[in-house]
Amino acid sequence: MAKSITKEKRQERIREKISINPFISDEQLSKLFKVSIQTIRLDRLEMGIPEMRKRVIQLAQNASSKVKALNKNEIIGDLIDIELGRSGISTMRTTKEMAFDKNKLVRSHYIFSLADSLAMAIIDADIVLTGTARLRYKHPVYVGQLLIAKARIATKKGNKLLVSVHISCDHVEVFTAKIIMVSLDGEHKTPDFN
Amino acid sequence: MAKSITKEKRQERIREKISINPFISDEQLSKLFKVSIQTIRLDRLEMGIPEMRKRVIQLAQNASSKVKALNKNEIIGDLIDIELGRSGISTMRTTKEMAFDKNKLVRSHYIFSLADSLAMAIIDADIVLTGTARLRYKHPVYVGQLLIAKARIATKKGNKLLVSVHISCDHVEVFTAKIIMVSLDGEHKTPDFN
DNA sequence: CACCTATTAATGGTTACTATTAACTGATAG
DNA sequence: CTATCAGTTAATAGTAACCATTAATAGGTG
Repeated sequence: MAKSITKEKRQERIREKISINPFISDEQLSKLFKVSIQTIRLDRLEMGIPEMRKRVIQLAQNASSKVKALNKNEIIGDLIDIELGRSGISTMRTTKEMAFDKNKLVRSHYIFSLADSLAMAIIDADIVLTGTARLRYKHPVYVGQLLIAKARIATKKGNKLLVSVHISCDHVEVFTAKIIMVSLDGEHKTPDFN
Repeated sequence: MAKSITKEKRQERIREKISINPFISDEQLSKLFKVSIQTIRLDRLEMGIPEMRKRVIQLAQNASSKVKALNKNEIIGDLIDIELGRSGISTMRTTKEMAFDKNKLVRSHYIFSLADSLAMAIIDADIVLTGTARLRYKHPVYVGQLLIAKARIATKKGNKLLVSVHISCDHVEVFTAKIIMVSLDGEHKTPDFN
């Protein structure tokens, strides 16, 4: 059997090739592996890999839906309970996109985002800006963990509101924040930051 | 002229349709606008819009490159100067993806991300975690503005470092932060948060 | 040698086009 | 009233990149 490689190995390598470059056509693959185009097609059939065009369409589709989802994310995390003007609860499942590749530690600004978004969400005003904040990262968060954020408006003074946010994970508090938000309702659109 | 619509208007609407749903074929368009498929093709030709397959390929390609770019973003913003263990400067051009749709105000956590990433970057340690932070948003930031962040390590105490970050935009300070970072070098991998 | 797997070939059909030439239709200008 | 022109449609030929089916062939094994 002086044949270059076995069917099995070829199929493995075809799968690899396609995952790296989904735009490759059967013809290109056939040249690459020095087999006929029919063999490539049989291989794809056996492996249940769709033709190039369909692969590309799939790619484009879930890519565009991802972009939309990203834009939609005005509120980071999922609001699960809200009492407008008082308090709210939201959750977020941490994903590998939020973490450092090497140690799977969720990057701190994603945690802040969850807190900040929730704080904004519970305030009953057209425009809300973050003024100042005190953050406390108490424990590291890893990929895959579910974060639960609870926020409560503590005090109000004019257009300034103090919101306290607590984020926990498996009943352990991993983050707390006190955020002063500035609301800009209707008439005076120029922010007052003093 | 009892004709439904003019050529010009049809072309406008074709352009719209395609931008909303790039996966639409000429045949579907021809049915939608009740003209022949040839007319649609002439229209595309005149407007320089490529055929559906090429549109989809383009979509898939720049979508996949975007995903890669997003993953690459371990450091948010562009590091332009760094003196490891002392200070650093980075910049970030704010984009519409970072802002609220309605008022073009850049969301606060993007600004924090810039500060936090820079603070991490200048610390000379394997693992760096954010401990506590005080943030001060001094002026709102709008889409398209270029932010310049400057960070400096102020004090060191054991594995804790105080980093101060100042972000400005058109020579106006828009944000300041004092961040206490915790470094975990080599031996003791369990974070010490006390 | 018969058999079997893997491979290749052959044929016909599909979608979604490009490119070109030609015919048609309705309105306008001379 | 007819020639002309824009806009539209039709017709034809060709392309890439496939699917689906049947058949032939090549190589190795029991």
